[in-house]
Amino acid sequence: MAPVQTAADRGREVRLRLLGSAAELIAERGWTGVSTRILAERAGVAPGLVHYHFPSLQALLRDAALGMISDLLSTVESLFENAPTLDAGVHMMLGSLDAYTGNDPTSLLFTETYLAATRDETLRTDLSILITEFRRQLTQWLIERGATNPRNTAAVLAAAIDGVMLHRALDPDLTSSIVAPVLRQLISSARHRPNNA
Amino acid sequence: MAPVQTAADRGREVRLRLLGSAAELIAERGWTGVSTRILAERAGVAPGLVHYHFPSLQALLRDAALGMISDLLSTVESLFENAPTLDAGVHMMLGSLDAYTGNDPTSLLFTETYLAATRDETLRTDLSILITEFRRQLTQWLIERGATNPRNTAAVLAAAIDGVMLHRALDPDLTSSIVAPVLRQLISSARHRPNNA
DNA sequence: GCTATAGTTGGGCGATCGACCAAGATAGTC
DNA sequence: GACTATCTTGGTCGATCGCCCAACTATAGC
Repeated sequence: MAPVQTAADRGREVRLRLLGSAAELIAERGWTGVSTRILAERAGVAPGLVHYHFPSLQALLRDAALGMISDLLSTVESLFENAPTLDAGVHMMLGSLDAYTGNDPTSLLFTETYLAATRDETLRTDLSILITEFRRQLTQWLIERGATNPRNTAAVLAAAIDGVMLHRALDPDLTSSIVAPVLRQLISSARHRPNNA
Repeated sequence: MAPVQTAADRGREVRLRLLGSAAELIAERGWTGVSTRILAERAGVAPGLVHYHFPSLQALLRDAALGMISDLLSTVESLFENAPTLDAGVHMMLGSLDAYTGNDPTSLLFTETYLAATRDETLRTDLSILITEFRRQLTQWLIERGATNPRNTAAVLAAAIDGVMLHRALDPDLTSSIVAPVLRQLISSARHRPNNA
């Protein structure tokens, strides 16, 4: 017999619904454009539940954004970690990014969170930890495949990916088939040339 | 004798003060976090003036953001146009970007406008025109200095610069001394290698 | 059944929002 | 002075904001 849904189960589901709806709305309306009532309506719950399950709207938005970003970064990490060569890694990473048009919830949530972090110290600290860890993994991956200057290349590569996502919102033609060759040259040259910094 | 300030002169000054304050506040509070009253207070004018000089708050924010961006892009264009070589151009461009910490009004305004453009068709159209023109000039500059694959390189370069600005807000150590060598390799390799896409 | 505990409801608090407007102030024209 | 055009003021409108809470429901342990 199916397990009966307890009150605690329903509470957990409400929290998850609120977090998911918050991630959507941050992308749609901007970080400061999400209100408790609109959020509750999207999640299909009563308005009062927002401040029952979370200490504040800001805290809810933080949890929602950091959760999504953490998940996405883990996915991307596992993608390039399975790539045998530098070229294959870039190709795989960028190809997976083509799924994001720049106007999709994920891309926009990413950028909105970056901006919100400049106005929220708690968010800034937590987001820094996630990004630093991602760059560390990317650096390690570059080192294992013989790239020189891996730390700086990883930093610029991570920044370039975010920049491409941002620009793609305005220029949908900025697909991986355009970006990949350029970035591949960046990495390839890092491998073939000695450090020149 | 100094020219007496007419009513029209004062009106012009109020418009400029509102536009300047709007650019500041977009960076400080986010696009959707700027209100008519806060804006009027920052500009030192009565609240009612906002809707006298501009049809709506949105229109005011658009004008302010597009004006600032247009000015900045012109400045950057003139910078790299005077650079004789590819290396010198990247060095000059990135060096000038070090003035922006990523938490400064200009960088944040840029990104905020990108995001707002995904929610405002008028803004999206006008911003696209500015960005397209900038990329066209950058492409032309790359062509004149013998870079291969100049169009795609320009697109990625422009996106990478925005991405670096975004990341720098979280990681102030991401200075031009770190970014420049990596991007210079990108451009240099574009010059030395045949198209491999 | 009784009592904690957890979750939920809907409305209310003071504050702020974008937009609007009647009234007043100022400068230029006749 | 009379008239016009322009700008400015301070306040009001209905709507919405984040947050809070008394009342209510439903489950768990006894």
